[in-house]
Amino acid sequence: MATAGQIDHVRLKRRIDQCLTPEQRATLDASVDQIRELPARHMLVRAGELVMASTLLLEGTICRYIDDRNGARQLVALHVPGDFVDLHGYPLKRLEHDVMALGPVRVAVWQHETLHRLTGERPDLTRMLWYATLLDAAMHRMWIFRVGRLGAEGRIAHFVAELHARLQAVGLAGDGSFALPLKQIDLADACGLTNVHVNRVLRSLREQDIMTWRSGEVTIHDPVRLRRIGEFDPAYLYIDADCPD
Amino acid sequence: MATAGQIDHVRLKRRIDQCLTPEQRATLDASVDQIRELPARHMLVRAGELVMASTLLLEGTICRYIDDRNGARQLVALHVPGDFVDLHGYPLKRLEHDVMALGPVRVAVWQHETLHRLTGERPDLTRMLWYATLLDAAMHRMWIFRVGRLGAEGRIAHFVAELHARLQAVGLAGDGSFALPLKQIDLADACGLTNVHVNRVLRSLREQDIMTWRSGEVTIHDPVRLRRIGEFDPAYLYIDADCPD
DNA sequence: CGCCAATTTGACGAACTTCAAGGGTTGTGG
DNA sequence: CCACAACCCTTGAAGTTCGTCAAATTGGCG
Repeated sequence: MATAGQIDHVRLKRRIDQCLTPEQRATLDASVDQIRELPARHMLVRAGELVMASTLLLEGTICRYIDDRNGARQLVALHVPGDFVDLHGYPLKRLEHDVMALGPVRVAVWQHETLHRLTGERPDLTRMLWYATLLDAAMHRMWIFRVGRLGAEGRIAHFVAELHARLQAVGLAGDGSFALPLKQIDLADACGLTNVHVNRVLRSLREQDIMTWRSGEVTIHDPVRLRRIGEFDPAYLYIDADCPD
Repeated sequence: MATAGQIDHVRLKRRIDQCLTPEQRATLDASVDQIRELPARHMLVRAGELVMASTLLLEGTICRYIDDRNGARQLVALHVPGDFVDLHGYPLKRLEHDVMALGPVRVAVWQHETLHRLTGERPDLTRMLWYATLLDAAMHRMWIFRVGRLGAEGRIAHFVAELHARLQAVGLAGDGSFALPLKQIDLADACGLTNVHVNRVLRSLREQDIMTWRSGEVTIHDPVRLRRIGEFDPAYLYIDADCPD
């Protein structure tokens, strides 16, 4: 079993840390089974297979996606450091979609039997883990809205605004600029567009001096217009919200 | 407090019943605080407000939605009898979207303090409730796929196939025909389309002898083609899946 | 009947995809 | 260090899908 020290507290600000007491945090950390490094494109979960462990993302980017019959891909979630990944797999046992590392990643791993012991003993921690999965569900809902009701420009603006807010919340983005290691085609897969059209929209946003996207490095020039175009309101991220009891 | 008998066991097949022991089921039923009947268009939850209770839908249809700046609506979930509604509101405390009854509904209500007592005492029931919310999340993910990667015909076919499978699972749909009390505009709001285009697609599906949609009464003439057009695979509904431990 | 909401149809335009080709960047092996 | 390949980004032209606007028709209900 890994020691608590293996989760680097200096660099990692966990998404739900604000909700954990020091004791809860220590208990969670102490129960980590393993720290793993995985290469780019590594598949963490394949649809339909039994999931035996859940992870916390420490470094890198992980995505979840569903492919259609012709191989066109739809991302349904994107995880950044500090996110619990796959906690869904614990109660569900099997997932109906694939989970893949976009670049090289470092993760903390909890075996499900460990989680089962933990949730059997600690109702408070169970509610926190539950809460973490519900944050994902809230993001899912906004993604439905994004692809269902926004045009291409709005979808991209909303996506970038979301990732900016989430990375800021864990200390990985400054005010104007941050790393988002995705290809344009990944952005297209996230927004329900083609890579060709994404490219055109990015050019337009650049020419309007709203934002610049260059090989995974994003610079927001005009956050106000970006949020307006994307109709972005960060409330659904629950970043400064009340915690569960 | 309501008695267990108030939840009509003859007519209601709950979505997660297969996963509950008789004792668990009785415990849940016994802790119901109230049974309520609500009129059509009643708002169960408004975005941003404190949620104090969660419900199980006994009769009727409930939807969740997010409106854009111009009032265009995107449904992000649709609940049928047997679904827990709003369980998300228990750990989250506030929701970021609205929840509304589409027609008149009957619901069982648990106050959050009741749920808190229950989840404090019964890790097994907590995991079941958690599981129920993760079924919602899995549906959310498929809705992202649906609006992100399918054309209008595919979206509608997928939506109808999903509702058919879910209503069948709780005994509310036969093989070919079932009630789905939505207007065409609700279907449009669910699929990220306009009501005009939905109308055209429904006509096309009717003319192809695939399905008929008439004022909330759906008849599926060719389930095989319907599923193929919608690329529908019911695995994500977890209808006969393993239950959490 | 007469009213109101929902559905239906047509014409037109905008948004996005598809297909095709060229240019840039990065990594790799000689 | 250069050459080459693979991948990604960029741009153009043409076609399809879907939205918008407007109007007619249907159906339920007092």
